[in-house]
Amino acid sequence: MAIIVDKVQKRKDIALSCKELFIERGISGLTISQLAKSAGVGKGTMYDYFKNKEDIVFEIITLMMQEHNAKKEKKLANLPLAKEKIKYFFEFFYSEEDRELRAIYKEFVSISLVNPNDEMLDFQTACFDSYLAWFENILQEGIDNGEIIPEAIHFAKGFFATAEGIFIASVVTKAVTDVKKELDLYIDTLFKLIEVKK
Amino acid sequence: MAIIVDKVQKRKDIALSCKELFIERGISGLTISQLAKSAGVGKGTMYDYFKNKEDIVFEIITLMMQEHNAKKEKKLANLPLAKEKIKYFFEFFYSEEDRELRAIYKEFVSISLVNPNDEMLDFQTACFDSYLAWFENILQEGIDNGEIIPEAIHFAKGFFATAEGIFIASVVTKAVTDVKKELDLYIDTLFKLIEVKK
DNA sequence: AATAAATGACCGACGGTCAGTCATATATCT
DNA sequence: AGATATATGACTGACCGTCGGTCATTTATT
Repeated sequence: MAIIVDKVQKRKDIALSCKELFIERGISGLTISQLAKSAGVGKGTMYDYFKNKEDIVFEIITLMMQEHNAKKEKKLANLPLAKEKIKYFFEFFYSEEDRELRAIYKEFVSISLVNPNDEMLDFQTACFDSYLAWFENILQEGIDNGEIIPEAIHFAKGFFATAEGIFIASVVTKAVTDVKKELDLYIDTLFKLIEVKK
Repeated sequence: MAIIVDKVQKRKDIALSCKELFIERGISGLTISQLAKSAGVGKGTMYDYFKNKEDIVFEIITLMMQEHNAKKEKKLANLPLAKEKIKYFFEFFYSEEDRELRAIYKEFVSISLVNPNDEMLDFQTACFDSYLAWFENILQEGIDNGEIIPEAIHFAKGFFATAEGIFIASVVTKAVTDVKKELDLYIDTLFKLIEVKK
């Protein structure tokens, strides 16, 4: 036969070696040739592993999100209160630690808005469903603990949507400069209403 | 000497004559040459009135939003309850009537996410500030009327962000298919908490 | 020899520019 | 007043450079 490379692994390797460039310059500021050079392969090779430039971003966000979710899930288990868990979840949208992931995420949302690609849609759907399940679990636990009222379960979708909306606003407007402050205000106000009085 | 055209008006005319094409095919499915042909002018002329393709979308969204806001503002005044006003406002995100505006808006958000252009940022900021003021007025009126509790004022930013977040999710995932249902559930649940019991 | 992998020259399409053309308002002359 | 010249903004499409994407060829391995 001939050399057999692990196509899946090589796709990951190439994507990750382009990560920094994407964070620095964004998808529209990069050419396939530059990315290929940065990855140390020929331009044609890029097309053996990716459909197009967007597909590279897709691989990067997939890998980073997997890692990010695993880390979050672990730490979430150690927080006792629903309110704390939700605030911890929202750190994604402003923490220094996740700045690079946000930069890629922003590009990916932009691509998804304009390019209704099935694979990306499925990925976004899986992410959304998974986060929704997290919120439902967090809220249900809080309800079972007697921390918050049963109606609070209906806010599960709203939480993620609100945070995403404020994040988008922080990128496309000058009206939201302190994402943490906005999210904290929102959570604090809402929890005053859904917390069980003791 | 020479003919003097109203540059501002012609910019509007050209942009509007491209509107249908943008709604049908989206920015990435169009070339400047196609747009120029559709507008009945030469390619070079397009660059006399627009910086690039994105700038055409910017002009279209500006014009459509102006009209849309004027219409909304008028009708909002006739609704008595804060809850009704907010639901009416949210119709933008799902009504058949605003489908075309949403299509352009989606393109514009995508552009704004990736292309931090000052003019667009200012426009988005003005929109956001204006909507925020609307929500604050609606809520303040509701508070003054005794319809809702004073703490509700803190949700002003949250309302817009939530609706935007759910809209984005409806575009980039399969997880949100009925935007109206989601928004209604959110508003109804929240209003049960902020409505003054009689 | 057979086969998989890698490559970069090549192609077509597109965004953006610019030298040249056109149309008309104004100035000048008879 | 009418004819003619001229100045200039509006407009154009051929042209250029760049980039995404392809494919014939080369290289590496068994």
